[in-house]
Amino acid sequence: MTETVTTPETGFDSQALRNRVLSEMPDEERLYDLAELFKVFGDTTRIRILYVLFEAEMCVCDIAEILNMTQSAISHQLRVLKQARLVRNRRDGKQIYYSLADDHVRTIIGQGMDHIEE
Amino acid sequence: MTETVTTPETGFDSQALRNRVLSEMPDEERLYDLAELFKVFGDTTRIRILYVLFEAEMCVCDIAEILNMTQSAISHQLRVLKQARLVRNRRDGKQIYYSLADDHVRTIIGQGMDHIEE
DNA sequence: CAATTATTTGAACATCCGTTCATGTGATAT
DNA sequence: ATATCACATGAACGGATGTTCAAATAATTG
Repeated sequence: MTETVTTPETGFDSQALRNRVLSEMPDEERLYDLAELFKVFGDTTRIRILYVLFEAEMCVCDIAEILNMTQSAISHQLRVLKQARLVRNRRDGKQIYYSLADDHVRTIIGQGMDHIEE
Repeated sequence: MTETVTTPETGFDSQALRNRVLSEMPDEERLYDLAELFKVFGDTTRIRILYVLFEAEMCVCDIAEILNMTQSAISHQLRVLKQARLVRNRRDGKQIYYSLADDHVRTIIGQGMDHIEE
């Protein structure tokens, strides 16, 4: 029933290794949340929006105009970014201004850039 | 035709801001590659595989058994991870051993974890 | 050689995702 | 209140994605 894990590293059965792997594995909920977070970064439109917000707080229509996309499309994606707590917003009259939520965004995108450029 | 970008920050039209945003924006190819990289992290199976490889180099059948999934499913995902240059492999007889390609993987996943845990 | 084990591959299937379009909501101004 | 502007939302469409299944490749063993 329980098969052995055979690594050349040890040379003999290592149920211990398998246990260590499983004990270091985050629980189901964290794995799900982590994957959901990275999914948010996995779209060029959302990354573009984040790059815009790197420079300045901005309202939806300005982002849409800069990226040459419809307000609706931008609004849909801002909702995704907000749910992932990557951006915040505040209302000022008719307009709603979006900005980066924290610096994890820059760090994560920066690390990603490092990887693809090496 | 060219609308003005209206930020409260400046108080007046800022074509300069728009130009700065667009000049800081990575080119199309990098944006695409970056999004593709994060897509790879955006799946619990692939993240699970990476966590397994955090502990030790391992062959396909062992990963499959530890994660309780079919070899085929794992193999398909390993191919995605390899294309993204997140894992390497080497053959040893019938088995093919996979390992992490570099430390960007740990850093990126670590930053993601930091974000969801705050 | 044939048989077995480890892995890869391609097609098929269901599901998920991003944009568009139409509509709804909220704030301002006349 | 009516009109307009800024934004959000829901349905719908096409395209991408992960797993399964069956079949192919590759290396070892008898």
